[in-house]
Amino acid sequence: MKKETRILLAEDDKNLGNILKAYLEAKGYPTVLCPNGKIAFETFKRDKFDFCVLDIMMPEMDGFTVAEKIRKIDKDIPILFLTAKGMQEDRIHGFEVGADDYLTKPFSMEELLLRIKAIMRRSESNEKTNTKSVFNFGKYTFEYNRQVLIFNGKENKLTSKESELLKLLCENMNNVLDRTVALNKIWFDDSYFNARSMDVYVTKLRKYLKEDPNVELINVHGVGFKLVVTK
Amino acid sequence: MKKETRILLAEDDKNLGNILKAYLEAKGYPTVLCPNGKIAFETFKRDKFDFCVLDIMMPEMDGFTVAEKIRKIDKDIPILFLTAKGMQEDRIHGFEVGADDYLTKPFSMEELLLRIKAIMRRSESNEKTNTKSVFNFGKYTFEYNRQVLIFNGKENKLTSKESELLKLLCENMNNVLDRTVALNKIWFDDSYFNARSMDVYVTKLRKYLKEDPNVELINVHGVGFKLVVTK
DNA sequence: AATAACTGTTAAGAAAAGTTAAACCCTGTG
DNA sequence: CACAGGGTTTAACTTTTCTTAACAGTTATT
Repeated sequence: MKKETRILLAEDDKNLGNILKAYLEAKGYPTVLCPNGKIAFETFKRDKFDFCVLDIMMPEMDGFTVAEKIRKIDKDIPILFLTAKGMQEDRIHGFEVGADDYLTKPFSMEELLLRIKAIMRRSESNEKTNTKSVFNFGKYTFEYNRQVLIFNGKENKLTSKESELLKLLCENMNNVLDRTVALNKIWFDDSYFNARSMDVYVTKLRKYLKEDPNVELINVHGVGFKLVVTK
Repeated sequence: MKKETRILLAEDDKNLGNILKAYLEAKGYPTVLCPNGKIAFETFKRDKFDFCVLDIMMPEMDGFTVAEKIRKIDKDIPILFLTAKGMQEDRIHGFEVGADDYLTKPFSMEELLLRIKAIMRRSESNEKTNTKSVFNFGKYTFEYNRQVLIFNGKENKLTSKESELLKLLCENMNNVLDRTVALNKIWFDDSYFNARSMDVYVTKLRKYLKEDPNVELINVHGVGFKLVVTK
């Protein structure tokens, strides 16, 4: 069972605020909209939230001040600032009060959602800190968090499953990646169909990786797969 | 006793640079801030560092160039790039110098710290992975990692079990490989059927190895097998 | 020489993996 | 709300790998 993520949204622009609130709630995030910083902080104290989205320029109390006060109560809650474009200093000041991310107006709602998701992921499992995000092997460069595989300066978009699998293989480069381990980490369940699904992804990765003969994705029967890089 | 991680930080934005330096030092990482690439490289040559954080766009010398020069001196030191958002081609060409990670501005300091920790953890654990895996005997070359047996430049793919067995035989070249030892290492169980299975693999290996008369796989009755290489 | 344990070899059968394509399932869009 | 497109899973079929069986030949032992 996963717990709900409740969002505190502070935004004085009624129009934008309502749109964001509607969008976030449609995506499954109960959202409370506050028209200024002061009310936002009062609301924060009264209710329980899991995430804060704060506009910086607001009447009564600006976003930074709200963030500082919130930080004194909860020093772990993720805070994302909404900032007008072209305000570098905002960014710097924001880091000092412990911002987790920034979004410069104008932005798409989808982008906001992605950031929120990313931050939640990050903050709820500190196990993910193990992830190195750039791997160089053979003639390839793999950027895990952009999900691209680069060969000869040519970018190839990867899907998330492809990326997850390739990342695990890279982390175990020249060593066997155990089937079961991979299945549990990526599919959270070691079952027949997931195993077959993984085999499909192995085939896909092999197609991407066949440009460089020094890179091989070989099978170790009954055990798993190994990304072999020679030279 | 754990050794200190000293960070070389190259960032031309004084404001940002100082904040990062202050933050990193507060977190226990002595940091030297350099205002441009040229000074960064000079500093690197003079001092001893364990980690590099390089802004890409800097006066005098950009981050990529610094990284290249640093790589010539130390090819293992972790390098993390700071990049302004929306510079695609810089990314593409940048990671071929062997970067370990990158962060797109704006980023949170927490995130930077997490990445640094992750990379350090990784490079510590990743220093002991190399097992010798290429065996030359007679006219054969056996690459265990790739599971191939090469004769006359012709590659012959081996199965996992064939490779495991041949590896043990190679490691005991001209010495007897004990049946029981091999069975326990490869099949994890010394039983009748596994023993018979192993005999089947001995037959297979003999077929592969019959091209060179100086290589023989002989049986030592009741004890095991021996890979005999004359000359 | 007879017997029993051990080894050599080949083939059949079962399990795992390779591959391709269709089905399914979201999510964004009109 | 239907539709399209992309990503993922399921299905179907093929090939490879490993084990087991069957039978033949060897070696040690009495």
